[in-house]
Formats: sequence, structure tokens, C-alpha cells
Amino acid sequence: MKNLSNDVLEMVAKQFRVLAEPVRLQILQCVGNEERAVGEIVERIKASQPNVSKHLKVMQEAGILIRRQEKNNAYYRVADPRIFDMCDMVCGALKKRMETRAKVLALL
Amino acid sequence: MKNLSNDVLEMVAKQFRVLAEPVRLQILQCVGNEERAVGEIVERIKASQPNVSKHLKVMQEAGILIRRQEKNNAYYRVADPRIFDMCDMVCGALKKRMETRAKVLALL
DNA sequence: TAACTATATTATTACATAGTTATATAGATG
DNA sequence: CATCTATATAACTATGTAATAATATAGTTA
Repeated sequence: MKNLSNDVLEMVAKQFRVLAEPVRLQILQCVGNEERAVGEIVERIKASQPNVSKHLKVMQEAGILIRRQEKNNAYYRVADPRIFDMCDMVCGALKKRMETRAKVLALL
Repeated sequence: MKNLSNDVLEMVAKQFRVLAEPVRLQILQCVGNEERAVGEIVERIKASQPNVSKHLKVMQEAGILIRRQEKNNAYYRVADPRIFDMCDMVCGALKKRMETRAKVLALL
């Protein structure tokens, strides 16, 4: 990590904050590499429609999702699939940490 | 991203939340690949000592920092340097997005 | 032991935001 | 035009947490 200014760090933190909500991660996972309508997402993740709409807006404004309007449906897709790699990295770190902890406990 | 359960997504979200604070990113950057005492960090990032201590605890409990006590000093280091890669990925995505936006504006 | 140093903790305040309910908007259809 | 459907927005409440001020802890030194 090159020496980033506080302004940049604040922008980076804001990006992380968008990913710091379980429901938004559910939405991301639900959308995957497809393009999905709002109603479809609402149905799949079982959250209220206004709540999903709000989260979608947050992710769109953060540049994580791209919105397309057609007829009276709105479709969303992931802007950059590398976001899934990030989630996998975190997930992998968590897994490793839990395995290590399990080994320690096994020695007791 | 493999189909992750909501429980796992919640843990992942929690990890992202730890990175979602500018001051914590400052601390991460300050620690870098060194091992730093609390006082050193406090001095460098110019935040209050209790505030830094609290953030350090949060990051330690999240498994992002490792603490070592020696004499009456506490030293912290980064558990997994790949965390810097994650920050760089976000930073790169931001940069790209801003460049794209700049090009669009240039056409007006 | 008293005073000093480094770090952690507690209580408090202020602010951000997730979720809900109700409503608005806007395109489609009868 | 009236109604229906899909999505977005607004107002509100509740919760989480960052920062601060004050204090505690614990090791060090005189």
C-alpha cells in the first residue's frame, strides 16, 4: 500500500463501508454475473422491496452496481467482478483463522 | 464467490466493517510491515491515545493485527499483508472510476 | 513506596444508517 | 383515462459506534 493521503483513505473506507452490510453482500451474491431485476432480488433474498431498493441505490452510487432501466423494470449488474475476489479473500482469511483456532483448541 | 450462507456473509460483512474506518486505515498504513508501539502510532497519525487504543483493539479482535507486550509497551503488527492488496484493489477501482468520469466530463 | 510512563477501559455524547411504513412516480394495460 | 405493476423516496425509529474526557491498570524508576 503506497502512502495514501487521508482524503484517499476516507474514500477507500467509504467503499469498504458499502461492503460492510450483510444484506448488500446477499444482493451481490444474488446478482452474481447476471443482470437481475429488483423484484427478482427482493423475492430471492427475502427482504422488503424498499429496503432492497435503498441498498441497490447505495451500491450503484458507490459504483459497485450498474443500473439499466427497461420498460418499467430496473435491472442491476455488477460493475467489476473482481469484487467477488475481494469477498473470497476475506472469506479465505476467516477460514484460515478459524482453522488455526480449532487446532489450538484441539491441543487442550 | 461460491454460494455463501447468510451466517458467513455476516462474518464477511463484519470484516469489511473493520476496514470501513479512515482512522483504522491510517493505522494500518502506519504499521505497514513493521511492528509499532502504540505511542509511535499515536504520534504519527495524530489521533488521541484512547482512540488509537480502541481501534487497535478492534483490529486485533478482528484478527487483522497481532499484539505483543514487552515491558510496559504494546507492539502491533499486521497479521496478513494481503490486506494491503485488498486496499490497493479498492484504490485501483476508485482510480479507474474517476478516470472514466473525467473522460466523460471532458467530452462536454 | 511514591512518582512516572505506556496503554487500556469506562461513561458519555453525537451522528450515521438499517429497516419499516406509507406514499410517490412512472410506465403498461384494459 | 383508470388501474395495475415495478421501483423509488420520505419520514421515522432504533441501533451501532466514533470520539472524547476521565480514570484505571500495570510496569518502571527514583
